[in-house]
Amino acid sequence: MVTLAEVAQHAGVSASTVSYVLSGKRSISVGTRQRVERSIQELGYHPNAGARALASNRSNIIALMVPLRTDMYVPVMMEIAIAVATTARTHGYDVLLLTGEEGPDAVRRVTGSGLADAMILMDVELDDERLPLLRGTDQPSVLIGLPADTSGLTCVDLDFGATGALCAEHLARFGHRDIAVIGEAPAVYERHTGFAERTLDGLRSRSRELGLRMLHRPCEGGYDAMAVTLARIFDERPSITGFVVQNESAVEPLLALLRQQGRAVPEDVSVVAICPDQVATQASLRLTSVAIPAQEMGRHAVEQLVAKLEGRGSDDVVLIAPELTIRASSGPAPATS
Amino acid sequence: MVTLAEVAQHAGVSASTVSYVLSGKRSISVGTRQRVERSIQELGYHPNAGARALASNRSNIIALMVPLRTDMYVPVMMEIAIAVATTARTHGYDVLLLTGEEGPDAVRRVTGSGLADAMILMDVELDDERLPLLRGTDQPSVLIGLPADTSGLTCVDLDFGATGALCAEHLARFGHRDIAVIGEAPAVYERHTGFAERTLDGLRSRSRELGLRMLHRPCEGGYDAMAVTLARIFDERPSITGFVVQNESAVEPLLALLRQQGRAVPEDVSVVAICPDQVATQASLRLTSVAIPAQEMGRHAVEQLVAKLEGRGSDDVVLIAPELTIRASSGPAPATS
DNA sequence: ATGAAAGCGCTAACAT
DNA sequence: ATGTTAGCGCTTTCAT
Repeated sequence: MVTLAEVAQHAGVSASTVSYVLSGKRSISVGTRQRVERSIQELGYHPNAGARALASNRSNIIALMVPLRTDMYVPVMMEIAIAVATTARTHGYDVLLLTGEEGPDAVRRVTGSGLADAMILMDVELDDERLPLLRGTDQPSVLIGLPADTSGLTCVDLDFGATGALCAEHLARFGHRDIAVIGEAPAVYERHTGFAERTLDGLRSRSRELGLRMLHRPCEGGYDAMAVTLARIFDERPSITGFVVQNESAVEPLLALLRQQGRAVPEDVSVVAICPDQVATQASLRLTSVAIPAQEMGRHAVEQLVAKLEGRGSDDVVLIAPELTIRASSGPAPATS
Repeated sequence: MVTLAEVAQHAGVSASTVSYVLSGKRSISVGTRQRVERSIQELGYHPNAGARALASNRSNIIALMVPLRTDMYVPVMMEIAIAVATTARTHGYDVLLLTGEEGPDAVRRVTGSGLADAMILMDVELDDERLPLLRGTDQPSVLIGLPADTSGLTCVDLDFGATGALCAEHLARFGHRDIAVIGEAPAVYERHTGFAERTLDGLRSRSRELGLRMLHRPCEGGYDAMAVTLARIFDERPSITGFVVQNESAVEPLLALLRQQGRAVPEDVSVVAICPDQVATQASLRLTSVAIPAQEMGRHAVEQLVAKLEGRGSDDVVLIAPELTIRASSGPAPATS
């Protein structure tokens, strides 16, 4: 293993000079710098991570805690994780992958050992048990998702309230007066992850303002559950002409069932989905949708964190503005019979 | 920050004693051990990762390199990653998440800096440019996937050859004589990831042995591509009664199209999928399938790696035996008209 | 069964 | 603009 000292000797300078060439924290004459850089090249030197961490008290590692459960929005999580990893690299950080499994202990372990300089938590619950720990430490952190109490925390999330409002507006603008919201599985609401409720709030209040009638039904994914839910919806409100779906695994079943019932999309019924663009564009019908901006969320989270690590941070809630893309699944409400 | 020295002082022993209590590399009297453990508890001590890595020359970190492209088998990748992370933890290791983006440089960086003790590479290509580096270093590594030349490497993968054979056998046993294989997107074959070809080889050779006629067509995901492909297949071989699908995003379109054409599954046509169980059980029809054992692959990879790290390793190729689960999408071939 | 002490490779004062 | 040096917190000989 090549050490700093060996590079220094090879270049005919002192160890600290090599260190300063690497860190740029001191001005170095051009000649010296070049000789050092050449030696680094020739010897194939890589700074030892452990030694660096010990001496500088910084590991240049960001911990990313992903939920253990892989039942929801998996591609989104993966996309966020990858965005976090690539963005972190552009700032000189590596990413440590922690699963939710260890729970709060993982936070203690990572914080206490100096393994990571900072952490990003995904899938934060409204009253997450890890939050007190985060507040109690001076280790910077960013949450992806919004807990009930955000005081003293930095959070990044899609503005789900605005997302709901946007969906209602879109359908209202097309003349729909009566809409149904197909939500996440009941378990998601019970888990109090927050985003589902916030979407609903946005939908409700804007619907009220626009004079829309709205019905909400949670729904497990899959065909059978969707069939039951849909039947109930049309039973209760035959006049419904617009759907908002916030459940990846209900999207395709919904489309199939509508087709099967002879309801044409978008002529008879309009559908707006809240899902990743990939799902919206690969469905059997190109869906009008509000995208879940996974990459952007990951990127923002890292950038907030790096800002904090460099002392220019702020305790802030960053809500990403939703964007609705009109595709083939929504159109004017049918003329009232 | 609490240090080893502080714990030692608090417990009234020397630093080395505390270290040995922690590592268990020396026998300690019960009394001393208890006092030390108590001090550790009371002070909330966590060993400093950097110092430990520097002194012991081991970071207790495993690097996991995931492919950057998120277009294929994303949930599988995520599941593998999570299985790797949780299994690693049970052996005392943490996981560093690297994206394929950095390419071979990442291997150099991690190896050179001692950031990780070992690495796992996912989505290995037949002639992967990272392989020479791995062979040239003494850092243990395990590949998930099978390159063309496995000499000197440890690999873990599903036995895709046997998987193909199993699918052919299953359909033959049900009396099918004429089958079609709907494969991955052409790009996957061009990328030479290997698994697709190996599946095909297994299908072909067992089909020959069993007297099955077989047709293979690569297929992009989505409805439109599937519609074109399916039409061509039935044009060329109207007598086909069995399908093998190895493309997550073609599964649902295939089922929808068959339904639409009035071909009942499994009465008229049987379908066998090669996909994660989750996909097979959540499709519009519960699919007979060979599972992609993501968790098992992740777990195996880590266990191979840990074995190597502890000096009881072997340069081996571990092929996981495929398992076919019969569900509702396959049955006896229809009587010949 | 326990202690003392020498590093591990680097950073960052403190010098000049 | 560069060199000298004292740690960072731990592991691990070498002693006893």
